Amino acid sequence: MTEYLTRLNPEQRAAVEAVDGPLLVLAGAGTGKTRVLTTRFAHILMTRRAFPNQVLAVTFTNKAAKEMRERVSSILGQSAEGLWLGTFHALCARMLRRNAELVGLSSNFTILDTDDQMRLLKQIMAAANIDTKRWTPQVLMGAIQRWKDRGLTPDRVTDAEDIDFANGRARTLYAVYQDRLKQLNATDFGDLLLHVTEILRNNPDVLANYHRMFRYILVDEYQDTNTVQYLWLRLLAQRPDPAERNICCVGDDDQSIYSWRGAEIENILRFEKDFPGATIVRLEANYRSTRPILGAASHLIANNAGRMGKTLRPGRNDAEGDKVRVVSLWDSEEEARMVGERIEALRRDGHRLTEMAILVRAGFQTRAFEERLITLGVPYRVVGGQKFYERVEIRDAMAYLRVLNQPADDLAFERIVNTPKRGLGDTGIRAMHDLARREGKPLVVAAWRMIETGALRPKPRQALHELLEGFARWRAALPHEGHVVTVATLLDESGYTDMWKQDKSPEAAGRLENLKELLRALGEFESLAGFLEHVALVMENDENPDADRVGLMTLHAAKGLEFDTVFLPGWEEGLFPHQRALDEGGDKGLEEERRLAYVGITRGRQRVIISHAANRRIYANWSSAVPSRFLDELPEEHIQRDGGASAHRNKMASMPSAFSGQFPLVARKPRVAEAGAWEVAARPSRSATMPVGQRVFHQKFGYGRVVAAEDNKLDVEFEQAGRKRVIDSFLEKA
DNA sequence: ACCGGCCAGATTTTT
DNA sequence: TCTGGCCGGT
Repeated sequence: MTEYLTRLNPEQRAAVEAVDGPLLVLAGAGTGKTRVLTTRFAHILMTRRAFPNQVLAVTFTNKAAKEMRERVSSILGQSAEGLWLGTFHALCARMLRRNAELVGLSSNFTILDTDDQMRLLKQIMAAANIDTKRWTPQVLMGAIQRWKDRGLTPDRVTDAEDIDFANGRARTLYAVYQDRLKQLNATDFGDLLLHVTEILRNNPDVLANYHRMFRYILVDEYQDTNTVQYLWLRLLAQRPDPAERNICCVGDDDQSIYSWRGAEIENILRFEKDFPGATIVRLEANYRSTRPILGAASHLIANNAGRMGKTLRPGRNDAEGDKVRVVSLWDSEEEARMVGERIEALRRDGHRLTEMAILVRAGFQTRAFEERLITLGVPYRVVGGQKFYERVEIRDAMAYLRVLNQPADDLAFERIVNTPKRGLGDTGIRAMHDLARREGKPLVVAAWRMIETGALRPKPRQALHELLEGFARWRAALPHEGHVVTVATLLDESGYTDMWKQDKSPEAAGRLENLKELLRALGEFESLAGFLEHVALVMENDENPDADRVGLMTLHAAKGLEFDTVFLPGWEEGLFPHQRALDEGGDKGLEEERRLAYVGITRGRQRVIISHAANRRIYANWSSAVPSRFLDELPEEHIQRDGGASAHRNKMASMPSAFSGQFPLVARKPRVAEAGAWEVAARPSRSATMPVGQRVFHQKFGYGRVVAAEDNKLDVEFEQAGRKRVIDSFLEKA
């Protein structure tokens, strides 16, 4: 029965078996954190300490939640449905739906996306006559988010926490924003946590109920919790009997990389004070990486102050391996070439592409690698980037669904009222707004009123009337026709699909495809409301993860993942550590960048290849770059430094001393130098192998036809992606 | 209501 | 260099 325990090492086992009382598990990278968490969950159930619904298990990502769910159910040998297992946001949404009325919402409230939040805030600022040039909505949005991250409702924001905005009106605007959300029966992301925390604070009976319910609490990635999340956890964990405060937090202070999103590394550093008598278990045996990789990572992170302290040691007998390579290159193009070559070489040796990843500091860096991989014909996958549910057509369709689900959803209604065009412009919508505000009614009600009173010209009036009647009809059809059929009808009858059918742009076909995909996804849910909730909280759709592709992503996106081979390009001052992190965060910022570097290195199992380029194009012009200080913080014994491809040795020799391989002589400048003196040889122009009219294929843009050619640059009209200018070598004849 | 031109801004973004 | 947001003209 306790067979699952024998698969653990002593420290892991200690973490699993210390079930009673508060426990902090400091889990270094690759030390079996997830295994401990899931085994502990299962252990609690197997030893009958609690029923499945009496355990609260919290993660940050949907992915982590899914993984935990799968692993728990595999240990238990049964499905893990109905558990309180999920992301902070998903769990809070669930709690809030149970008690929405306590914060003035009804349980079918809408969760707004950032787009909606922004529009709402702009409206509020416009109504308050604020000069949005001088005081941007982005800044206010940021402040509101930070306040919410810290558990501050408008009345709790003190002078010290106020920002300089619109002559001290930020707090008032925040209050107005919250009122509007309430009127709209909507919340933003931050509200999910904020409202629930507020409910738990103000309603002892509700809190007591949860105290009775949740006998055990498990928290993943504790180092990333922000203040509201911390407050929420603490409220739930502080059960009346101190002996029953069974909260287990797992985390790694060295992997805290989200302070800019409100994460408080203090939460983990302070755990023992918050929960007196807490046990602390350190997981330090790393089963993932080779000795040199661990040595490099440990040596680097040792430069940070204020750590909980923890040393990774190889947990495998076969931990010997290649040294971590540091490659110096001439420019970012050569860097991309080097990475491409190594990927090809590994591939020839039988390594799978899914076991390789290129981890960059900033999104724009992916482009150079994408282009290179396309020329080489190496399949890749960009993790992150634009998400399915962020596309216009999906957002529009979702807005229709939201209105169907909740007529009072003004933001959604406003989005679709003139999409497709119904002849309602700014003026019409403003009139509708004014009327709605005067009467304190939702926009839909105002819209009906305007039709009745004849305040509109005949054309918009008729179109609007049709739309509103449509909604009444679709809503009536919903119960007996089912949500999938009803939504399909809605998209047709509202004219939305027609709008794209008549659109001659090359993207239109793809958009219609996406709408079909949306319907398919909708079919997987039992109800419209369930689907809307899912989309609001999840926002992802993973396409065939089986395909063998190189991963291309930011360091942030790579957290929690691991690969045999990891490329870490762009280790240059100003880029990594990023200049802005240094400017805004000072030493704290630098330390977080260093943790990011630590996260990057520890993603690798067998091979880590770090690189930096002496020249990098930033926007328009080339500028020279100083190697990152992190390169100097790597231990020589585990590092092998080398130049780029041999073909470039000559160039290397003529480089300034900043680039002589060890670069100790150059004083480091705080900023990337603006020099840009070196000309880079132009790519040799090819003969016109792709004549105008040639049908071509591009890995990223798909099929298209060449419409113009100039040297090796071709203008191609792509069927899906539209007209693009591309280099001929990125194309294949089709 | 819609289109084209001009200007600022261009890290990271689990939900 | 490329993009998105805003303004002014049709």
